[in-house]
Amino acid sequence: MVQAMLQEHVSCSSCPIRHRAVCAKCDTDELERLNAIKFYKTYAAGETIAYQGDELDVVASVVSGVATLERGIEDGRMQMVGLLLPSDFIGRPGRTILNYDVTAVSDVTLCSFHRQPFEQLLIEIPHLQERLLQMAFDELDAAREWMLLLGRKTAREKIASMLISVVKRTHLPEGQSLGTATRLELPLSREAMGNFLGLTIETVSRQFTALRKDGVIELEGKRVVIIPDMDLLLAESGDDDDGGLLA
Amino acid sequence: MVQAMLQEHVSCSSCPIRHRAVCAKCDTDELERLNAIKFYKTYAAGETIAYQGDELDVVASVVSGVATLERGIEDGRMQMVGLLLPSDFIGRPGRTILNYDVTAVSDVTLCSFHRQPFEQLLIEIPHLQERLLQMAFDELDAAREWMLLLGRKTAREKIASMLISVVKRTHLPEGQSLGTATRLELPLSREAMGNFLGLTIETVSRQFTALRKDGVIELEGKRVVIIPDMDLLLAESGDDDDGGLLA
DNA sequence: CGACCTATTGATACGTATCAACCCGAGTGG
DNA sequence: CCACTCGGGTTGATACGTATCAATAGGTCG
Repeated sequence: MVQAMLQEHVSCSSCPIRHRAVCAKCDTDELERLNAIKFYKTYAAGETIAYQGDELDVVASVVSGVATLERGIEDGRMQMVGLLLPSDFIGRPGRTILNYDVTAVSDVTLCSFHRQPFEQLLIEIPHLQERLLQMAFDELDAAREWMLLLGRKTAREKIASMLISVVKRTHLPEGQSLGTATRLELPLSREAMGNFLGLTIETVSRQFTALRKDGVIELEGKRVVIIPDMDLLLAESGDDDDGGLLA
Repeated sequence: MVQAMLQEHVSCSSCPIRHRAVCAKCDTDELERLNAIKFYKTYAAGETIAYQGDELDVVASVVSGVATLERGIEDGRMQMVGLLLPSDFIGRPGRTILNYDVTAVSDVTLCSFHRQPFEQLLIEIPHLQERLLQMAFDELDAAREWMLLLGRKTAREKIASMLISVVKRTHLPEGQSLGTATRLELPLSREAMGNFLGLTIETVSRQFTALRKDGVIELEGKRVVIIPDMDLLLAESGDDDDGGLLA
């Protein structure tokens, strides 16, 4: 197990997630108060950040990297219930017991706060609570979209939906890539994708090759996917329009 | 389609959901401000409260009855994504477009607010926003538990989990019924249960008879379930302990 | 009484899980 | 340097669970 490491403070104003994280609505003064209690922590790829059942006395924003929330049952079955990308929030005010494992999928940097002072600021800084409320509702919408996928979509639709979701969350901020081919690096292993989609690793693998054989995607190695025609992929997702945001 | 009806105002202090709804943390003064803008609306069983894609200019608390949130895709597949019992909240601040159908399963009474004045109060009354934040996180936890059910549980486990969840949400407020048999009235039709669990109506039916033949439950008519031994049912749910809350 | 809706039950098809073999690239150690 | 191992991924054969299609039963309402 790799040790968590502490990092030097970084100015909030130059923070890459400044405008999307829980602090997005804060003004300069408010930011300064958050800055006073924040501390960075990094985790290596594969490291477990916290376990199901742990008592957590910190909350945090993901600054860089990818982490997952997974819930498991004794016989080994696992279901991913959250995919955390930069700006996503870990933990919830008011509850200290964690309901799921939090795992660093790539190297991860967290901007952390001890629970008690953070909850104090939540009361004193309405902007902070407003943003957290927005983010909670966004996650709830994503979770519900995900429920539709888990409950009603076929394996092929699940894979297509996941690819679209990754494209939306990683490529949209920049420019639209409609018409032109999209190149995509998957942040997850086949196993993690299986846990994400409620499938086995073998089924995930088979669907990838099926989609490749049908010309919907191309594969470069195991982690890179090229989407020649986005509309083709959309048609495979089971979603009528662009309703699907996922995580 | 039955028409929605308006009801006379009722005092908040005698409201049955006073201490669990979004207003739970409000003091008398704050309650009065909410009271000034609230209005009741009732819907008959089976009536659709709002459709996927609608622009909603109200938010509301469920006062009595049961409603569902369902998301559908064009070919007819439906997935329930929320089960609304008294005190649950409908709508979200900041978004006006509805992502799912809201349907009254039984006769339903809503305590409604127009969006604009409600959002104003949300800013002016921290207690209101704090409670809404709590509720959003609770729903998020429930949605994630539900994702585990949808993605990884067998049909039998799904049925058992659902029954446990209904017991917890309807019987727990009163007294513990451990050891003694629990009698339970299902709020949902077989079809609604199917949409809840990501199953077909036939599979739901078969699992009910299977659980009955195995002595885990008894059936009285189609809507009443008797659970002679709660632990027996728990053992069928796939959850190790009591981790499952669902909606 | 017949029409209709919900639920049950049966026969069968199909999709995904399971079990197993194999491949490949990266470390590791002799 | 090469044999070995190990983890992640692919592919194949088969089993099993749930969906699908179809027929029937019971209840309610006109």
